Amino acid sequence: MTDLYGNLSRGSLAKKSGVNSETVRYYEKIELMPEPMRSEGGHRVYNEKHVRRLHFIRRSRELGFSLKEVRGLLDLVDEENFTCADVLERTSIHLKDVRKKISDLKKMERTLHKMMSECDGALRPQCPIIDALFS
Amino acid sequence: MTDLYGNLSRGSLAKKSGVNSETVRYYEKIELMPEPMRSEGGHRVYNEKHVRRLHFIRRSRELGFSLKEVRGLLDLVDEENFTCADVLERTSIHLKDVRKKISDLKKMERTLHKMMSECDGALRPQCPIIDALFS
DNA sequence: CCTTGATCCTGTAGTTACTACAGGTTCTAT
DNA sequence: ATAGAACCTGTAGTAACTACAGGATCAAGG
Repeated sequence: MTDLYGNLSRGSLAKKSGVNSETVRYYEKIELMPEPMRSEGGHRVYNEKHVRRLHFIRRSRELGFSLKEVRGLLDLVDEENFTCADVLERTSIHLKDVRKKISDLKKMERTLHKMMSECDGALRPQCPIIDALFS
Repeated sequence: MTDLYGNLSRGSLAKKSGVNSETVRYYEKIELMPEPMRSEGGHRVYNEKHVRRLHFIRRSRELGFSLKEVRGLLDLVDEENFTCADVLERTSIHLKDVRKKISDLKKMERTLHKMMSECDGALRPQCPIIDALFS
């Protein structure tokens, strides 16, 4: 549904923003997305503002921000009294988080790789990987 | 509780294996850990076998294996008819997974870093990071 | 105008891997 | 004997969705 005024159904909004349509409903429930207008029959009717906001959420999620963080960012934007410094700080905290995750995963990677290199993949029930996990 | 036969209470087992004591109960519920003996009063009584198994689980979790994967590995071990090749394959699948996560996070890291470098952290409500998230 | 199939509505349950109670019992040490 | 730590059970909460069931509405074709 996309009429000449640019009104969108939930499905259309979802598709346009690259988000699952059930997720749209979920974001409304947790008050991340505002309640939209309704059609006579009770169907949600969205507009370009919703598209913009939902897109923002998707992009933020793709960059690893939690919904709580996204909410924080959106609050800043909504209140219109934010500064670049605010945003920079939040982003920098998140980046630190991402880097921590990378380093944790790299540690796992190294260990797994090492364990694998000690295993010859033979067909007997004695495996250095299992041994390593037990010790 | 650690008597002269090496019997352990849930708390002692937890401490010895580096796992939260509630988690021990959880693992039992999902049948990752076997039901232990009970004392007269109904308290769980563990032994060295439990310590070994729980330790295996913890190590596997630290290496990023899901509980489902851990269950798979433990099944192999329990059945005693596994081969090194089995284990190697599972580990290699998991390693691939870990590497995918790393590369996803690195992508996030680059984007976040780039966005931040375009933001001067000024004290005005106009931020290239926010702009980037909206576009 | 009528029908049909797609989409929508609501509320709820399931997913992962735990963690944290509440309200009561047992254990251990003094 | 008693105090307080640790245990018992079952249940609810966390994050971020996703997937129904059972019914209503919408849009398009005839």
